[in-house]
Amino acid sequence: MTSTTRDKMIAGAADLMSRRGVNATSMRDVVRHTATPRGSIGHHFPDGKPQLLAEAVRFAGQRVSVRLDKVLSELGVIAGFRAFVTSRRRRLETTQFEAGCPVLAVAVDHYVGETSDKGETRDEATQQHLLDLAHDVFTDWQQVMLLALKREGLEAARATRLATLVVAVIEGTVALCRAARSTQPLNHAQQELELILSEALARKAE
Amino acid sequence: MTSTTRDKMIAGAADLMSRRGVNATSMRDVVRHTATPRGSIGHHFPDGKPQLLAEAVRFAGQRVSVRLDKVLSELGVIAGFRAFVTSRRRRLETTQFEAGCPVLAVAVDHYVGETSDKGETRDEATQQHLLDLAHDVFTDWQQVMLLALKREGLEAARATRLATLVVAVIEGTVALCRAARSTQPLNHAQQELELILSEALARKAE
DNA sequence: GACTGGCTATGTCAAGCGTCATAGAATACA
DNA sequence: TGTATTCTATGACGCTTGACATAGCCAGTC
Repeated sequence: MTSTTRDKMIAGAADLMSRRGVNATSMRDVVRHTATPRGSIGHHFPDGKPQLLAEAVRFAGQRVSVRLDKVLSELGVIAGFRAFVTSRRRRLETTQFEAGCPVLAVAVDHYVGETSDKGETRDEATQQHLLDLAHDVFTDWQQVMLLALKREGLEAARATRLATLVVAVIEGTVALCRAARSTQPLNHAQQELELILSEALARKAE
Repeated sequence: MTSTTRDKMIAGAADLMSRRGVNATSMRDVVRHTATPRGSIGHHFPDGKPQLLAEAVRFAGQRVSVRLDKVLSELGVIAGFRAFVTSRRRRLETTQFEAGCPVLAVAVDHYVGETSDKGETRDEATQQHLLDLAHDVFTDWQQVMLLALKREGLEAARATRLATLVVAVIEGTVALCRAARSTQPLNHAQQELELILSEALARKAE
Protein backbone atom coordinates (compact mmCIF):
# COMPACT_ATOMS: atom_id res chain seq x y z
CA MET A 1 0.00 0.00 0.00
CA THR A 2 1.13 3.52 -0.60
CA SER A 3 0.28 4.73 2.89
CA THR A 4 -3.34 5.37 3.71
CA THR A 5 -2.33 8.42 5.72
CA ARG A 6 -1.76 10.39 2.59
CA ASP A 7 -5.12 9.42 1.16
CA LYS A 8 -6.91 10.24 4.39
CA MET A 9 -5.31 13.66 4.39
CA ILE A 10 -6.39 14.32 0.82
CA ALA A 11 -9.96 13.19 1.43
CA GLY A 12 -10.10 15.14 4.68
CA ALA A 13 -8.77 18.25 3.02
CA ALA A 14 -11.38 17.94 0.28
CA ASP A 15 -14.10 17.55 2.88
CA LEU A 16 -13.01 20.54 4.92
CA MET A 17 -12.55 22.66 1.81
CA SER A 18 -16.06 21.83 0.70
CA ARG A 19 -17.42 22.91 4.07
CA ARG A 20 -15.34 25.95 4.89
CA GLY A 21 -13.45 27.04 1.82
CA VAL A 22 -9.75 27.09 1.06
CA ASN A 23 -8.36 29.61 3.50
CA ALA A 24 -10.55 28.56 6.41
CA THR A 25 -9.01 25.10 6.13
CA SER A 26 -5.65 24.98 7.86
CA MET A 27 -3.26 22.09 7.69
CA ARG A 28 -3.65 21.68 11.41
CA ASP A 29 -7.39 21.37 10.91
CA VAL A 30 -6.82 18.65 8.37
CA VAL A 31 -4.69 16.54 10.65
CA ARG A 32 -7.11 17.08 13.52
CA HIS A 33 -10.06 16.16 11.36
CA THR A 34 -8.48 13.04 9.91
CA ALA A 35 -6.58 11.95 13.03
CA THR A 36 -3.37 11.82 11.06
CA PRO A 37 0.06 12.86 12.29
CA ARG A 38 0.94 16.45 11.80
CA GLY A 39 4.57 15.76 11.09
CA SER A 40 3.65 13.59 8.14
CA ILE A 41 2.48 16.55 6.16
CA GLY A 42 5.96 17.62 5.25
CA HIS A 43 6.70 14.06 4.28
CA HIS A 44 3.75 13.35 2.03
CA PHE A 45 3.38 16.88 0.70
CA PRO A 46 6.84 18.41 0.46
CA ASP A 47 5.42 21.36 -1.43
CA GLY A 48 3.14 22.13 1.48
CA LYS A 49 -0.39 23.35 1.46
CA PRO A 50 -0.69 24.15 -2.26
CA GLN A 51 0.16 20.56 -3.06
CA LEU A 52 -2.43 19.22 -0.65
CA LEU A 53 -5.07 21.55 -2.06
CA ALA A 54 -4.22 20.52 -5.59
CA GLU A 55 -4.48 16.84 -4.80
CA ALA A 56 -7.75 17.40 -2.99
CA VAL A 57 -9.24 19.13 -6.01
CA ARG A 58 -8.11 16.36 -8.32
CA PHE A 59 -9.39 13.70 -5.96
CA ALA A 60 -12.83 15.24 -5.49
CA GLY A 61 -13.11 16.03 -9.19
CA GLN A 62 -12.38 12.51 -10.23
CA ARG A 63 -14.68 10.99 -7.64
CA VAL A 64 -17.62 13.00 -8.91
CA SER A 65 -16.68 12.45 -12.53
CA VAL A 66 -16.63 8.69 -12.14
CA ARG A 67 -19.94 8.64 -10.32
CA LEU A 68 -21.57 10.93 -12.88
CA ASP A 69 -20.30 8.87 -15.77
CA LYS A 70 -21.48 5.63 -14.21
CA VAL A 71 -24.95 6.83 -13.49
CA LEU A 72 -25.41 8.56 -16.85
CA SER A 73 -24.32 5.59 -18.91
CA GLU A 74 -26.23 3.08 -16.84
CA LEU A 75 -29.50 4.95 -16.55
CA GLY A 76 -29.43 7.34 -19.46
CA VAL A 77 -29.39 11.12 -19.30
CA ILE A 78 -32.72 11.80 -17.61
CA ALA A 79 -32.77 9.08 -14.98
CA GLY A 80 -29.04 9.35 -14.48
CA PHE A 81 -29.21 13.05 -13.86
CA ARG A 82 -32.05 12.48 -11.43
CA ALA A 83 -30.02 9.89 -9.56
CA PHE A 84 -27.03 12.19 -9.39
CA VAL A 85 -29.09 15.05 -8.02
CA THR A 86 -30.63 12.73 -5.47
CA SER A 87 -27.21 11.79 -4.18
CA ARG A 88 -26.24 15.44 -3.95
CA ARG A 89 -29.41 16.17 -2.05
CA ARG A 90 -28.74 13.38 0.40
CA ARG A 91 -25.26 14.64 1.00
CA LEU A 92 -26.57 18.14 1.71
CA GLU A 93 -29.14 16.79 4.13
CA THR A 94 -26.88 14.41 6.01
CA THR A 95 -24.31 17.12 6.58
CA GLN A 96 -26.92 19.69 7.57
CA PHE A 97 -26.09 21.71 4.47
CA GLU A 98 -22.48 22.07 5.49
CA ALA A 99 -20.89 20.13 2.69
CA GLY A 100 -20.47 21.96 -0.56
CA CYS A 101 -17.98 21.41 -3.33
CA PRO A 102 -14.21 21.72 -2.93
CA VAL A 103 -13.79 22.65 -6.57
CA LEU A 104 -16.24 25.50 -6.22
CA ALA A 105 -14.33 26.56 -3.12
CA VAL A 106 -11.12 26.84 -5.13
CA ALA A 107 -12.88 28.82 -7.83
CA VAL A 108 -14.30 31.32 -5.34
CA ASP A 109 -11.83 31.52 -2.48
CA HIS A 110 -8.35 32.60 -3.52
CA TYR A 111 -5.47 30.83 -1.89
CA VAL A 112 -3.24 33.18 0.04
CA GLY A 113 0.27 32.00 0.77
CA GLU A 114 2.77 33.96 2.75
CA THR A 115 2.85 37.48 1.42
CA SER A 116 6.51 36.96 0.54
CA ASP A 117 8.18 40.35 0.54
CA LYS A 118 6.12 43.48 0.41
CA GLY A 119 2.53 42.38 0.04
CA GLU A 120 2.73 43.54 -3.52
CA THR A 121 2.94 40.15 -5.15
CA ARG A 122 0.66 37.60 -3.56
CA ASP A 123 1.10 33.97 -4.35
CA GLU A 124 -0.46 34.43 -7.74
CA ALA A 125 1.26 31.55 -9.48
CA THR A 126 -0.15 29.01 -7.05
CA GLN A 127 -3.60 30.48 -7.35
CA GLN A 128 -3.46 30.30 -11.13
CA HIS A 129 -2.42 26.70 -10.91
CA LEU A 130 -5.31 25.86 -8.60
CA LEU A 131 -7.72 27.65 -10.90
CA ASP A 132 -6.38 25.64 -13.81
CA LEU A 133 -7.02 22.47 -11.86
CA ALA A 134 -10.55 23.57 -11.05
CA HIS A 135 -11.10 24.36 -14.70
CA ASP A 136 -9.87 20.91 -15.67
CA VAL A 137 -12.37 19.36 -13.28
CA PHE A 138 -15.26 21.47 -14.54
CA THR A 139 -14.29 20.65 -18.11
CA ASP A 140 -14.15 16.98 -17.25
CA TRP A 141 -17.64 17.03 -15.80
CA GLN A 142 -18.97 18.90 -18.80
CA GLN A 143 -17.32 16.37 -21.05
CA VAL A 144 -19.01 13.49 -19.25
CA MET A 145 -22.36 15.19 -19.62
CA LEU A 146 -21.65 16.11 -23.22
CA LEU A 147 -20.85 12.56 -24.20
CA ALA A 148 -23.99 11.27 -22.53
CA LEU A 149 -26.10 13.78 -24.43
CA LYS A 150 -24.46 12.96 -27.74
CA ARG A 151 -24.89 9.28 -27.01
CA GLU A 152 -28.62 9.90 -27.03
CA GLY A 153 -28.43 11.61 -30.36
CA LEU A 154 -28.21 15.26 -29.47
CA GLU A 155 -26.39 17.59 -31.80
CA ALA A 156 -22.91 18.60 -30.63
CA ALA A 157 -23.34 22.35 -30.25
CA ARG A 158 -26.55 22.11 -28.30
CA ALA A 159 -25.13 19.31 -26.17
CA THR A 160 -22.11 21.42 -25.32
CA ARG A 161 -24.26 24.31 -24.19
CA LEU A 162 -26.50 22.07 -22.14
CA ALA A 163 -23.54 20.37 -20.48
CA THR A 164 -22.20 23.75 -19.42
CA LEU A 165 -25.60 24.74 -18.14
CA VAL A 166 -25.95 21.58 -16.07
CA VAL A 167 -22.60 22.01 -14.37
CA ALA A 168 -23.25 25.68 -13.69
CA VAL A 169 -26.63 24.90 -12.17
CA ILE A 170 -25.23 22.19 -9.94
CA GLU A 171 -22.48 24.44 -8.61
CA GLY A 172 -24.74 27.43 -8.17
CA THR A 173 -27.40 25.36 -6.50
CA VAL A 174 -24.94 24.14 -3.91
CA ALA A 175 -24.43 27.71 -2.82
CA LEU A 176 -28.15 28.50 -2.75
CA CYS A 177 -28.94 25.41 -0.71
CA ARG A 178 -26.23 26.13 1.80
CA ALA A 179 -27.45 29.66 2.28
CA ALA A 180 -31.06 28.56 2.54
CA ARG A 181 -30.31 25.49 4.66
CA SER A 182 -32.84 23.80 2.45
CA THR A 183 -32.89 21.59 -0.61
CA GLN A 184 -35.63 23.60 -2.22
CA PRO A 185 -33.37 25.41 -4.68
CA LEU A 186 -32.02 22.04 -5.76
CA ASN A 187 -35.52 20.67 -6.21
CA HIS A 188 -36.64 23.62 -8.30
CA ALA A 189 -33.56 23.58 -10.46
CA GLN A 190 -33.82 19.85 -10.92
CA GLN A 191 -37.41 20.05 -12.11
CA GLU A 192 -36.63 22.70 -14.69
CA LEU A 193 -33.49 21.00 -15.85
CA GLU A 194 -35.22 17.69 -16.38
CA LEU A 195 -37.81 19.48 -18.45
CA ILE A 196 -35.17 21.15 -20.58
CA LEU A 197 -33.19 17.98 -21.10
CA SER A 198 -36.17 15.85 -22.06
CA GLU A 199 -37.46 18.48 -24.46
CA ALA A 200 -34.07 18.78 -26.07
CA LEU A 201 -33.78 15.02 -26.44
CA ALA A 202 -37.29 14.74 -27.80
CA ARG A 203 -36.46 17.17 -30.60
CA LYS A 204 -33.11 15.70 -31.48
CA ALA A 205 -34.34 14.56 -34.90
CA GLU A 206 -35.41 17.99 -36.13
CA MET B 1 -22.62 63.63 4.55
CA THR B 2 -22.39 60.62 6.78
CA SER B 3 -18.70 60.10 6.16
CA THR B 4 -17.74 58.60 2.84
CA THR B 5 -15.01 56.63 4.57
CA ARG B 6 -17.49 54.09 5.84
CA ASP B 7 -19.05 53.63 2.43
CA LYS B 8 -15.72 53.25 0.74
CA MET B 9 -14.78 50.57 3.24
CA ILE B 10 -17.99 48.68 2.60
CA ALA B 11 -17.66 48.87 -1.17
CA GLY B 12 -14.00 47.94 -0.98
CA ALA B 13 -14.74 44.98 1.27
CA ALA B 14 -17.40 43.78 -1.15
CA ASP B 15 -14.98 44.09 -4.02
CA LEU B 16 -12.19 42.21 -2.29
CA MET B 17 -14.57 39.53 -1.06
CA SER B 18 -15.81 38.99 -4.58
CA ARG B 19 -12.26 38.55 -5.80
CA ARG B 20 -10.63 36.60 -3.01
CA GLY B 21 -13.31 35.27 -0.70
CA VAL B 22 -14.09 36.05 2.89
CA ASN B 23 -11.07 34.82 4.78
CA ALA B 24 -8.54 35.98 2.24
CA THR B 25 -9.84 39.52 2.76
CA SER B 26 -8.29 41.07 5.85
CA MET B 27 -9.31 44.37 7.32
CA ARG B 28 -5.83 45.64 6.63
CA ASP B 29 -6.32 44.70 2.99
CA VAL B 30 -9.53 46.67 2.91
CA VAL B 31 -7.95 49.84 4.22
CA ARG B 32 -5.01 49.43 1.86
CA HIS B 33 -7.29 48.83 -1.09
CA THR B 34 -9.59 51.75 -0.34
CA ALA B 35 -6.92 54.14 0.96
CA THR B 36 -8.91 54.65 4.13
CA PRO B 37 -7.48 55.03 7.60
CA ARG B 38 -6.92 51.84 9.53
CA GLY B 39 -7.83 53.40 12.82
CA SER B 40 -11.28 54.27 11.58
CA ILE B 41 -12.34 50.66 11.40
CA GLY B 42 -13.02 50.39 15.08
CA HIS B 43 -14.96 53.60 14.87
CA HIS B 44 -17.26 52.78 11.98
CA PHE B 45 -17.54 49.06 12.70
CA PRO B 46 -17.43 48.57 16.45
CA ASP B 47 -18.37 44.92 16.02
CA GLY B 48 -15.33 44.37 13.88
CA LYS B 49 -14.93 42.24 10.83
CA PRO B 50 -18.27 40.41 10.99
CA GLN B 51 -20.07 43.72 10.85
CA LEU B 52 -18.09 44.90 7.85
CA LEU B 53 -18.73 41.61 6.05
CA ALA B 54 -22.43 41.82 6.80
CA GLU B 55 -22.71 45.35 5.48
CA ALA B 56 -20.75 44.40 2.39
CA VAL B 57 -23.13 41.56 1.62
CA ARG B 58 -26.15 43.80 2.08
CA PHE B 59 -24.60 46.51 -0.04
CA ALA B 60 -23.66 44.25 -2.93
CA GLY B 61 -26.96 42.42 -2.75
CA GLN B 62 -28.97 45.59 -2.96
CA ARG B 63 -26.88 47.03 -5.76
CA VAL B 64 -27.47 44.01 -7.95
CA SER B 65 -31.10 43.79 -6.97
CA VAL B 66 -31.77 47.37 -7.99
CA ARG B 67 -30.00 46.98 -11.28
CA LEU B 68 -31.77 43.71 -12.07
CA ASP B 69 -35.14 45.16 -11.23
CA LYS B 70 -34.54 48.23 -13.34
CA VAL B 71 -33.45 46.34 -16.38
CA LEU B 72 -36.19 43.72 -16.14
CA SER B 73 -39.01 46.18 -15.80
CA GLU B 74 -37.69 48.53 -18.45
CA LEU B 75 -36.83 45.97 -21.09
CA GLY B 76 -38.96 42.97 -20.17
CA VAL B 77 -37.74 39.56 -19.11
CA ILE B 78 -35.87 38.47 -22.20
CA ALA B 79 -34.11 41.66 -23.19
CA GLY B 80 -33.63 42.60 -19.54
CA PHE B 81 -31.99 39.32 -18.73
CA ARG B 82 -29.76 39.72 -21.75
CA ALA B 83 -28.74 43.18 -20.65
CA PHE B 84 -27.98 41.96 -17.16
CA VAL B 85 -25.82 39.12 -18.41
CA THR B 86 -24.02 41.52 -20.69
CA SER B 87 -23.10 43.71 -17.76
CA ARG B 88 -21.87 40.69 -15.83
CA ARG B 89 -19.78 39.65 -18.81
CA ARG B 90 -18.24 43.07 -19.08
CA ARG B 91 -17.36 43.05 -15.43
CA LEU B 92 -15.67 39.67 -15.75
CA GLU B 93 -13.68 40.85 -18.74
CA THR B 94 -12.58 44.18 -17.36
CA THR B 95 -11.32 42.58 -14.18
CA GLN B 96 -9.62 39.75 -16.03
CA PHE B 97 -12.04 37.28 -14.47
CA GLU B 98 -11.02 38.27 -10.97
CA ALA B 99 -14.28 39.73 -9.81
CA GLY B 100 -16.90 37.27 -8.70
CA CYS B 101 -19.76 37.73 -6.29
CA PRO B 102 -19.34 38.60 -2.61
CA VAL B 103 -22.59 36.85 -1.73
CA LEU B 104 -21.40 33.66 -3.32
CA ALA B 105 -18.17 34.07 -1.37
CA VAL B 106 -20.07 34.19 1.90
CA ALA B 107 -22.07 31.11 0.93
CA VAL B 108 -18.96 29.10 0.09
CA ASP B 109 -16.20 30.42 2.34
CA HIS B 110 -16.94 30.14 6.04
CA TYR B 111 -15.95 33.01 8.22
CA VAL B 112 -13.46 32.01 10.88
CA GLY B 113 -13.17 34.26 13.89
CA GLU B 114 -10.81 33.65 16.74
CA THR B 115 -11.14 30.07 17.82
CA SER B 116 -12.29 31.34 21.19
CA ASP B 117 -11.41 28.74 23.79
CA LYS B 118 -10.44 25.29 22.71
CA GLY B 119 -10.99 25.12 18.98
CA GLU B 120 -14.11 23.13 19.65
CA THR B 121 -16.61 25.89 19.02
CA ARG B 122 -15.78 28.03 16.05
CA ASP B 123 -17.54 31.29 15.52
CA GLU B 124 -20.64 29.47 14.37
CA ALA B 125 -23.16 32.12 15.33
CA THR B 126 -21.51 34.74 13.15
CA GLN B 127 -21.31 32.33 10.25
CA GLN B 128 -24.99 31.49 10.57
CA HIS B 129 -25.82 35.16 10.55
CA LEU B 130 -23.79 35.76 7.42
CA LEU B 131 -25.43 32.79 5.75
CA ASP B 132 -28.82 34.21 6.64
CA LEU B 133 -27.85 37.48 5.04
CA ALA B 134 -26.68 35.70 1.91
CA HIS B 135 -29.94 33.82 1.83
CA ASP B 136 -31.88 37.06 2.10
CA VAL B 137 -29.98 38.44 -0.86
CA PHE B 138 -30.53 35.35 -2.97
CA THR B 139 -34.20 35.39 -2.05
CA ASP B 140 -34.42 39.03 -2.99
CA TRP B 141 -32.92 38.40 -6.42
CA GLN B 142 -35.25 35.48 -6.99
CA GLN B 143 -38.16 37.66 -5.97
CA VAL B 144 -37.23 40.33 -8.49
CA MET B 145 -37.02 37.72 -11.22
CA LEU B 146 -40.22 36.08 -10.05
CA LEU B 147 -42.20 39.29 -10.21
CA ALA B 148 -40.90 40.05 -13.68
CA LEU B 149 -41.97 36.63 -14.90
CA LYS B 150 -45.42 36.93 -13.37
CA ARG B 151 -45.74 40.38 -14.85
CA GLU B 152 -45.50 38.77 -18.24
CA GLY B 153 -48.21 36.31 -17.41
CA LEU B 154 -46.33 33.27 -16.21
CA GLU B 155 -47.98 31.02 -13.66
CA ALA B 156 -46.64 31.39 -10.13
CA ALA B 157 -45.21 27.92 -9.52
CA ARG B 158 -43.34 27.79 -12.79
CA ALA B 159 -42.11 31.34 -12.33
CA THR B 160 -40.75 30.48 -8.89
CA ARG B 161 -38.80 27.54 -10.22
CA LEU B 162 -37.43 29.53 -13.13
CA ALA B 163 -36.39 32.38 -10.86
CA THR B 164 -34.44 29.95 -8.71
CA LEU B 165 -32.86 28.44 -11.78
CA VAL B 166 -31.78 31.80 -13.12
CA VAL B 167 -30.08 32.83 -9.88
CA ALA B 168 -28.39 29.44 -9.55
CA VAL B 169 -27.09 29.64 -13.09
CA ILE B 170 -25.73 33.14 -12.62
CA GLU B 171 -23.88 32.20 -9.46
CA GLY B 172 -22.59 28.94 -10.84
CA THR B 173 -21.51 30.56 -14.06
CA VAL B 174 -19.41 33.08 -12.20
CA ALA B 175 -17.38 30.23 -10.79
CA LEU B 176 -17.02 28.49 -14.13
CA CYS B 177 -15.91 31.67 -15.89
CA ARG B 178 -13.36 32.46 -13.23
CA ALA B 179 -11.88 28.99 -13.47
CA ALA B 180 -11.88 29.06 -17.27
CA ARG B 181 -10.70 32.66 -17.52
CA SER B 182 -13.27 32.91 -20.28
CA THR B 183 -16.83 34.08 -20.74
CA GLN B 184 -17.74 31.02 -22.73
CA PRO B 185 -19.63 29.32 -19.90
CA LEU B 186 -21.64 32.50 -19.46
CA ASN B 187 -22.39 32.65 -23.17
CA HIS B 188 -23.56 29.05 -23.31
CA ALA B 189 -25.70 29.36 -20.23
CA GLN B 190 -27.18 32.61 -21.48
CA GLN B 191 -28.20 31.08 -24.80
CA GLU B 192 -29.93 28.15 -23.17
CA LEU B 193 -31.58 30.27 -20.54
CA GLU B 194 -32.98 32.69 -23.08
CA LEU B 195 -34.42 29.75 -24.94
CA ILE B 196 -36.03 28.37 -21.82
CA LEU B 197 -37.45 31.70 -20.75
CA SER B 198 -38.92 32.55 -24.13
CA GLU B 199 -40.46 29.11 -24.49
CA ALA B 200 -41.98 29.35 -21.04
CA LEU B 201 -43.40 32.78 -21.78
CA ALA B 202 -44.73 31.66 -25.15
CA ARG B 203 -46.72 28.90 -23.50
CA LYS B 204 -48.04 30.96 -20.67
CA ALA B 205 -51.60 30.72 -21.95
CA GLU B 206 -51.85 26.93 -21.88
C1' DG C 1 -8.86 81.66 21.50
C1' DA C 2 -10.14 77.53 24.18
C1' DC C 3 -13.07 73.46 24.39
C1' DT C 4 -14.98 69.46 22.67
C1' DG C 5 -16.28 65.34 20.27
C1' DG C 6 -15.91 62.82 16.02
C1' DC C 7 -12.34 60.96 13.41
C1' DT C 8 -7.46 59.38 12.36
C1' DA C 9 -2.73 57.46 13.16
C1' DT C 10 0.25 54.06 15.14
C1' DG C 11 1.85 50.56 18.22
C1' DT C 12 1.06 46.42 21.07
C1' DC C 13 -0.90 42.01 22.07
C1' DA C 14 -2.21 37.07 22.02
C1' DA C 15 -3.35 33.64 18.90
C1' DG C 16 -3.11 31.08 14.80
C1' DC C 17 -0.77 30.16 10.56
C1' DG C 18 2.70 27.30 7.35
C1' DT C 19 7.18 25.65 7.50
C1' DC C 20 11.14 23.48 9.07
C1' DA C 21 14.44 20.72 12.05
C1' DT C 22 15.32 17.08 14.73
C1' DA C 23 14.53 13.05 17.20
C1' DG C 24 12.07 8.79 17.83
C1' DA C 25 9.27 4.70 16.13
C1' DA C 26 8.15 1.40 12.78
C1' DT C 27 8.80 -1.36 8.94
C1' DA C 28 11.25 -4.03 5.23
C1' DC C 29 14.81 -6.51 3.54
C1' DA C 30 19.47 -8.86 4.06
C1' DT D 1 19.58 -10.13 13.81
C1' DG D 2 21.12 -5.83 11.89
C1' DT D 3 20.49 -1.96 9.35
C1' DA D 4 18.40 1.28 6.06
C1' DT D 5 14.47 3.57 4.81
C1' DT D 6 10.27 5.38 5.53
C1' DC D 7 7.08 7.42 8.56
C1' DT D 8 5.66 9.82 12.94
C1' DA D 9 6.01 13.10 16.82
C1' DT D 10 6.99 17.60 18.78
C1' DG D 11 8.76 21.97 19.33
C1' DA D 12 10.49 26.37 17.45
C1' DC D 13 10.59 30.17 13.98
C1' DG D 14 8.84 34.15 11.70
C1' DC D 15 4.81 36.09 10.12
C1' DT D 16 -0.09 37.89 9.71
C1' DT D 17 -4.32 38.46 11.77
C1' DG D 18 -8.24 41.07 14.48
C1' DA D 19 -8.69 43.67 18.48
C1' DC D 20 -7.52 47.16 21.41
C1' DA D 21 -5.26 51.35 23.54
C1' DT D 22 -3.34 55.62 23.34
C1' DA D 23 -2.20 59.77 21.37
C1' DG D 24 -2.90 63.33 17.79
C1' DC D 25 -5.68 66.01 14.41
C1' DC D 26 -9.27 69.08 13.00
C1' DA D 27 -13.61 70.86 12.34
C1' DG D 28 -17.32 73.29 14.67
C1' DT D 29 -19.29 76.24 18.74
C1' DC D 30 -19.29 79.37 22.65
